[in-house]
Formats: sequence, C-alpha cells, structure tokens
Amino acid sequence: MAPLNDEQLSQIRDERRIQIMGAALRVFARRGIIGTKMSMIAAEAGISHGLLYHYFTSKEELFTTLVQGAMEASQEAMKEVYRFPGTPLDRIRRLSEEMLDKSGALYFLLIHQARTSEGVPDKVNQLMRDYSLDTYVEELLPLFREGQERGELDAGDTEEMIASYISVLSGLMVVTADGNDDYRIPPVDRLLRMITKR
Amino acid sequence: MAPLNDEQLSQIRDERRIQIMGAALRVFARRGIIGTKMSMIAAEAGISHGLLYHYFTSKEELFTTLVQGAMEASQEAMKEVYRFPGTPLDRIRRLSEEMLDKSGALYFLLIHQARTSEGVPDKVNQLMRDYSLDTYVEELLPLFREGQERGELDAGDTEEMIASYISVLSGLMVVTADGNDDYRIPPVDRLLRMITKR
Amino acid sequence: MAPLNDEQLSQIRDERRIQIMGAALRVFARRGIIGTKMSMIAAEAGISHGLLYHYFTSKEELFTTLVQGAMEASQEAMKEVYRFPGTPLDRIRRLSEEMLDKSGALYFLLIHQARTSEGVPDKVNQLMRDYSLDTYVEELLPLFREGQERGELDAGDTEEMIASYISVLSGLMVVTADGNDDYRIPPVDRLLRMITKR
Amino acid sequence: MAPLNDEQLSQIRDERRIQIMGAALRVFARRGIIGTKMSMIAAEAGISHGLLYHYFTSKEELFTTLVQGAMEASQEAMKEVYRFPGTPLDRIRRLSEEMLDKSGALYFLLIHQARTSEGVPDKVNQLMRDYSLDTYVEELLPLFREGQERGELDAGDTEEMIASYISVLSGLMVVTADGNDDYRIPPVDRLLRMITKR
DNA sequence: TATGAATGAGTGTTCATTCAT
DNA sequence: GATGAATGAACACTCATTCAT
Repeated sequence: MAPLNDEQLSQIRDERRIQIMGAALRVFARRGIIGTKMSMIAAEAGISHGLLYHYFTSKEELFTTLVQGAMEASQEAMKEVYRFPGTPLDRIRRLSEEMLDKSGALYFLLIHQARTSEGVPDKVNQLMRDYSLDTYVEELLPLFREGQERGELDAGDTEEMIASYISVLSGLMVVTADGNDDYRIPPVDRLLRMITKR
Repeated sequence: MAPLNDEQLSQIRDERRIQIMGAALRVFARRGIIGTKMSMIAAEAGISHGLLYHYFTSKEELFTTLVQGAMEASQEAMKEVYRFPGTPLDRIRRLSEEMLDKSGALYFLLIHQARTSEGVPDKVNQLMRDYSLDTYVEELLPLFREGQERGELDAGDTEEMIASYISVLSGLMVVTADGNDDYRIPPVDRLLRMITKR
Repeated sequence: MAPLNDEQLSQIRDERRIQIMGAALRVFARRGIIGTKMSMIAAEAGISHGLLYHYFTSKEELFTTLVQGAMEASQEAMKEVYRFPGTPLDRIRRLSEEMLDKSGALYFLLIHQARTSEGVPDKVNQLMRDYSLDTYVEELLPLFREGQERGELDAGDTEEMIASYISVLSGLMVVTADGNDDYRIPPVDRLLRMITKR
Repeated sequence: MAPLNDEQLSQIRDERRIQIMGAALRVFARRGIIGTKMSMIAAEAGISHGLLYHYFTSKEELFTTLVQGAMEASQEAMKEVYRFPGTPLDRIRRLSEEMLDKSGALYFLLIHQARTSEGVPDKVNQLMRDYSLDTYVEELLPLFREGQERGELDAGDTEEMIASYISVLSGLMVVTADGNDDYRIPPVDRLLRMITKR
C-alpha cells in the first residue's frame, strides 16, 4: 500500500501535538514540573511514553512550550479587554469574570507552577522575566486611567491599583484552580469594590 | 563526661525534632513534597541525612507532622483575633496584616502545597477535610456579625463575605509567599474595602 | 506504469539489499554492532528505517550477513595471492600492499568488531571459529614454504612466521582503519624485514 | 556506636574507588563506552549500581578518569625505558616485551576504545590530542638515535621508524588483548628485525 | 515496496531508606 | 545519638522493531 502523503502525516502530527499538549497542560498545571512524570502525560493522552519523544525532545521542552503558549495567550487575553463594550468599569468586570471563569484556569496554574517551582528550565525563567506583572499593568494602564477620569474608579496610584487587583485575581485563580472547593471565588462585585469609587 | 540522664536525652530529642521541623518547613513550603529531597532538609538543618530517620520514620511522616502543626497553628491564629483590641474592623485589619506579614507565610504555603500536591499522604488529605475553610468561617462568624451590626461592615451574607475575604487573603499569601516579586500585596485598606460599608 | 515483473522485482530487491549492506558495512565497521543504530544505516542508505526490515529481519541478521560475506571475501582475497606474478616474496609484498591499502579495510574492521564485541550473535561467533587465523595460515603455507626454499624468506617455523605476519598486518589494519592518523602504517618493506632472509 | 572517623571513611572511599576503577577498566576495555552498561561495572565490582554514583558522577566521568589515568601511565611507562640496563637495542627489546606482556594490555585496549569509539566525551578527545603518537615518538627519539649511532638499528628516518614500530606494537596489543587466540603475538626478535641493522 | 507513527524493553541516573560502625 | 556508605525502586530517555497506511 502506498505510504501516507505529506499532508496526512502533517495532520496526524499536528493533532498528536495538540493532544499531547492538552494532556500535559492538565498534568503539569496540577502537579508541577517535578511532580509530573512523563508516563502520567502519556497515560493522560492515551499513548505510549515513547511516543511523547517523537513530538517533544524532553520533558523540559514540553513544559517550556506550554508555558510559552500560556504566556502569549494570557497577554493576548489582556488585550481583549479593549474590545469589550461599555464603560471602563464594565470592561474590567468582564475581564474579571473571564479570568475567574474556569476556562483559562489551567493556564494560570501552569504559569504559577512555572513561577514557583525550582527545577524549571532556564528558558522558562527567562519567559517569566519577559512577562512580568508589569507587562500586564502597562497593558491595562489606559483602561484604568480612563476609569479614574470618569470617576468610576478610585483615585490614587493607578499602577498600584492595577497590580493589586491583578495579584488578587491571580491568587484566587491559583488557590481555586485545582478542583478543590476549599476556597471560594468571591462575587465579582465584591472584588470590584477594591477599586471603585465610593 | 557523665552520660545524659533520661530527661536530658528527651530534651535533646525534642530540640532536634524542632530543629528538623523548622528546616523541613522552610524547604517543603518552597519546593513541595516531591520537590523536596531529604538531603535538602538535612543540609538545611545542618545534620546528616541518616539522622533524620532517628526522628521521623519517613518523608511522609515528617510532612504530615508539619501539616498537622501548621493547621493547628493557623486555627490558633484565627482565635487570636478575639484577643486583639479595638472594634471588629480594627481586629480584622490586624488579622489581615498579620496574615500577610511574612511571619506565618511558610505555614500557609505549606498548607497550600498540601492542598494542591497529589502525591500527598492520606493522612494529610484527612487533615485537609478536617480543617476546611468552613472551620475558619465559623471561627470568625461572631466577629464579622458584630462588625455588620455596628455598621462597620457591609450587610449581606456574612458567611460568603468571610469565605471570600479569606480566600483572597489566602490567594495573596500563596502567590507572594515565595521570594518572587511578580505579584504585589495590596495595602490592607484596599482589601478591607471589599467588606466595609460604603 | 506497468507493474514490474518478477525478475525486475527480484533485481530491485537484490540491488536494495546490496545498497543496504554497503551502508551497513560502513557504519558497523566504524561504530560496532552496539554503537550502530538502525536509523544510522537507514540514513546512510538513504531509505526509511522501516524499509530495512523488508530486507533483513533484524540488526543481528544484517550484521551476521555482513560478517559472513566479509569472511568469505577475505578468504577469497587470500587465494588471490596465487594469481599474482613474480616470486613468493613479490607476491607477499603485493598481498601486504593490498591488505594495507584502504580498499578492504572496512571488511577487516568489521571482522575485528565481530571478534571483539561481546553482544554478538551466536552465529557470528560460530563464523569466527570457522574462519580462524589457522585457515589463513594454511592457505598461505605453500607460498611461504616456497619462499623459504628459494631462500627469500627466513628459515624456521613457517606457521609461526605466517601467523605472526598476519597478526601484525591485522593489527595495523585495525588501528589505522578508522580515519584517525594517530597510528602510522609502516612502509611494506619494513614489515617484510620481519620475514625475509637477512 | 560512634560513627567511623574521617580516616576510616577516607580509606573505604579510596578502596572503593580503586575497586570500581578496576572493574570499569575490565569492562570498558572489552566493550567500549557504549557497549558498557553501568550495571555491568557494578556487577563486576560486586556492588549495587547506585553505589557507582557515590564515587563517579556519571559513566562519562568514570570513563574519562580511566582514560586519563591510562594515558599518564602509558606516558610513564615509555619513560621507564631509560631506566632499563643495556644497550639501546636491549632496552627496546625489554620495552617491547613489557608492552606485549598482558599486564598493561587492558589500558591499551581502553585507549584504543577511546580513540575509535564515537560517543566519547569531549574531554577524552582532548586527551587523545594531547597524547598523540608524536608524544611517544619524541620520548623515544634519543634512544633510537643512539641505537642508530651505535649501528644496532637500521639507518634512515628515525621518526618513521619509531612511529612504525609503535604502531605495530599497538596493533598487536589491540588485536590480542581480548582473550581470543585468533591472533598471535610474534616473538619479540621477529618484531625487532623490522628496525635492526642487517 | 515504502514510509514513519507507534510501542515497550532496556539504560543512565536520582533519591528515599537502611544499616554497619 | 550520629554518620555516611550502600541498596534498589522509580523515572527520563533511547532505540529496535512492528504495523497501518
């Protein structure tokens, strides 16, 4: 029989890569880079551990690839806010809701793992420096400034306000992201009180 | 030198145990149970790794002992709030400051590790169930109720308010506890706005 | 295109086999049986690694086939000497030159690999016993005897002389066969002094 | 009971190192760096494989250490020749006998493995460059020169003579070093004929 | 025939734990 | 009590071999 053509092979490869990255994300996010065994990822993806190495040269590379993707995605998500409708406060509310919504939680957990684990590849540490909190603060600065000018947001140091708010959101995502219900995500309106004008 | 009597020996034993537990706390809190090698704890404690096994039968037991202690201590800390002076709001402010102050951060990080790591001993999981968020909520309920009655705190579902507030504090402790400055602890007054009457 | 007929197919098969064996020889000779990966042979032959298994059932079989061929060829080469022109000494000189000339070096290296590697198939070990040094000695005995009778070669134990001389040649081939210039092939005349009459 | 004192520990360590290096030499020399499994060395040394790593950080380090030792020892052995009694030819005879005597054969095989294997650590390749054949040629130059002046050795290019002679000896050591009797070590007098005056 | 995705046994290395001293 | 040598289970990764296409 004829061998598969390039297009078919390429499709198989792409699908496998996505399948593996999905599985790896779920495991890495929960267990961190050290706690994650390649065999766990293989089992989660439903393939043999050997096959992982056809697609990623090492555990480190797989982890790094995921982190890079997560950082870019989170950066992108931050920019989304400017496409939301409504006043600055409406937009911040929407951004908060989307962040706390479980959909992106695994990515946040992954980034938290990357930030706090010790045995992390150099490249990941570099990424962490590249995408620090400051990047997000800068991105959101115009939005929050406008909110202050309109009188929706509290006056004062805008950058502190943003950094504080994002830190709170991040912390909540981290502690609530894994399945456990030990913690509780507050209603968004309660969170917004931290920054709205009284 | 005369041989030590039983009491002295017992005291050495206790001191060693404390020394080891302190070292273990510092390492476990930062690196989690899997990321922590017994040799790291030994090095941190300044003893040989063999000696660890005279005081704790295994890494798991050491971890479990620490978690148990941490949970009891955090429970205790919660009760402290009733010994603080001032109005309920004053007390909540003081409680917040103490939690976010680094002193107890290691214990919180350790508990977070215990809560989120997967390879954790069963006994630890049991402890987690015993000391859920609800325990803290109950403990603080009288204080927050009083705050609401006095008009210092916002009205509404008290338990939600407490759970939300503690979750925010916990999240902040977790993301800021290790050395990294990627996140920022907000000023306590900003946090209190979440729960104070406007 | 019309399907190939049996004969053509058979020829393709033979050509492929030869192509693969040539590639395998080059790789095995340099790297030994353990150091050689099937993928290296495939790359050297310019085919996919899967295809190797259409022609040889295993790495061992491929290696064994090559060794067998090499032994037969070397046996054959030894017989060549009787077709060379000139006196016995002339012929021994010519034999020496041809052996030390790189052309057959890969075969010798391969045989050396087979002789010294441990993880070698049983069949190869059998071949080694079948084609021991004695075989060569016997083959060359008439030639060297004639040389002695003519007074070209030193008198004495002919078999020792041959075995010694071949061992020296073999040793030289082995240490100089791979690209490295760490060793030096002596001029043939210097080697011949070991056996010529003074 | 008191722990072992430093001296005892140091002695245990030294003995173990020697024991391991001996075992490793035997296995590496025969099977090369790729063909040698750490478990083989452990078995040969009669210890667990884990213990190897208390003494050598990796297979590469162990191999490199051995090669370095072997090169230094062979260098040293070459210098020995000047302490032998007798004429230059006597000394060369003695040197030849000692080289072909099995005692140092494993070291030579090891060096041959290092020279010809491909998966060899960089440091080993560096050592190979540092201790090339030239080094030995230089070392022996005065001796051979004296032999020529005295009329014991053939006239002509001294360096070629030495390089040729050492190459022949090396080749013989390599092909005869492993247990097999397929090759035969010639009587030293036969070898000497290559370089002596007729 | 030909390809390369897929599998799993095997190897290097780490580290919790044991134990002689 | 205290030390560190010693063991072996566990894990990252490689590669011979199989097989669907």
